[in-house]
Amino acid sequence: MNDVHIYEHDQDGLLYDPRARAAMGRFAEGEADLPAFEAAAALRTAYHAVERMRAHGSEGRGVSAGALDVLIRLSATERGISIGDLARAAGVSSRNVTGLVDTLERDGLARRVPDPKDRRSVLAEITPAGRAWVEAFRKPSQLAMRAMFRGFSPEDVLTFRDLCLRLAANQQRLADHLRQTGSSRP
Amino acid sequence: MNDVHIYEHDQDGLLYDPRARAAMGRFAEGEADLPAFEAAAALRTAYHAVERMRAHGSEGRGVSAGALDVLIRLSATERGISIGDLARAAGVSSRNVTGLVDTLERDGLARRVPDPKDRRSVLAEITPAGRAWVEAFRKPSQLAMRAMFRGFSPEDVLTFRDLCLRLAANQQRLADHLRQTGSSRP
DNA sequence: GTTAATTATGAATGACGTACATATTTACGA
DNA sequence: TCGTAAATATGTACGTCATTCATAATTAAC
Repeated sequence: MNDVHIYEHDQDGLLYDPRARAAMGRFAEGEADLPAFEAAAALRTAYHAVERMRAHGSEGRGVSAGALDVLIRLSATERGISIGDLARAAGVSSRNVTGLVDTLERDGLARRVPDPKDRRSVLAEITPAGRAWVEAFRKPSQLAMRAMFRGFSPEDVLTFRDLCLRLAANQQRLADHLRQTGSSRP
Repeated sequence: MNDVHIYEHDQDGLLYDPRARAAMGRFAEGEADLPAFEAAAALRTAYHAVERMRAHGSEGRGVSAGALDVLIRLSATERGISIGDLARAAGVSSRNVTGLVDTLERDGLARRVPDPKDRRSVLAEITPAGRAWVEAFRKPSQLAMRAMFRGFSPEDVLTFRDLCLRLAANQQRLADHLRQTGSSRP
């Protein structure tokens, strides 16, 4: 991969991406909106960074990002979780979760069991092999996390989480609003 | 889509995702590492939120996230940008950019011109139709950005950008280090 | 007890991103 | 200067993520 990001420090000492600023500068047009565009671009960059990290960490272990997300949720419970609940928790379509559980099942890390309470529903359940996988993944994952957040104060980490979720909540609100006014789908 | 995120407020007043915390809690094992895992999960959520937003904004316009990124960079310059430079600026593989430029070219929003200085290189250049597209996209995009960052103070936006880029820089450093020590590829 | 909503999944689609191989061209060093 | 190494874009192949639409099975509602 050819990836040579060079960031610089603002007069405030805050990091920014000169190339992104140059690209967005003309587009944002008003100086007032430029920081938001820069922040959105930075979010995209950061996401790819952790994805690359995660891909490296689970390299050769054959579990991808989405599947890992499901597996960790499964590892937190004794009884299984239904496909629909997993989808709602992760914020993706249930069809997507079906596929992720497929791959986990193919790898022997999870299994499907019928829901005794609802015969339409299927519970995904972690297997002993899945628990072993999670256990083996835990330590390197912790180390990777610490490396990723090196230089972050505890408050920085909490602030980062808060800002991310506020973004997500805004989008959520907006999508609900658009759905009600029926701007996109009547 | 079935997506009902419910976040709650910490005792500090900061947002967190109870489901993510429950899932990560057992995995992180040490209380010290839990916030980092929560932050990483929140980043993933936020990324999906803006992607969904972007998808809605450019709905029916036939330009996807990656292609939009390239197009905006092209719109910021008079002369073209080489595939390799675009790849380095966006932090993705050059092969990927080749595909993105393919779709932009197919839609008539960009074109390829030979680089007069280097006959191996190909410059991607925005077309008048591409400029018109960007122009039409500008206004709704600004509105969407403002909606996404509603409730953010100017400092919040800058802080968010800084934290994202610090994450990316850490990953960059880490990847370089791993490449040198040859842990993954000798 | 018939109709409507929910649940998971099959089928099809598309975007994203990677690795590997290759042809062309440039750069460099003996 | 000649020959080897590096860079550039792209063809081929692959895998993942995520979506929509349709469908069968089951539950809920009236």
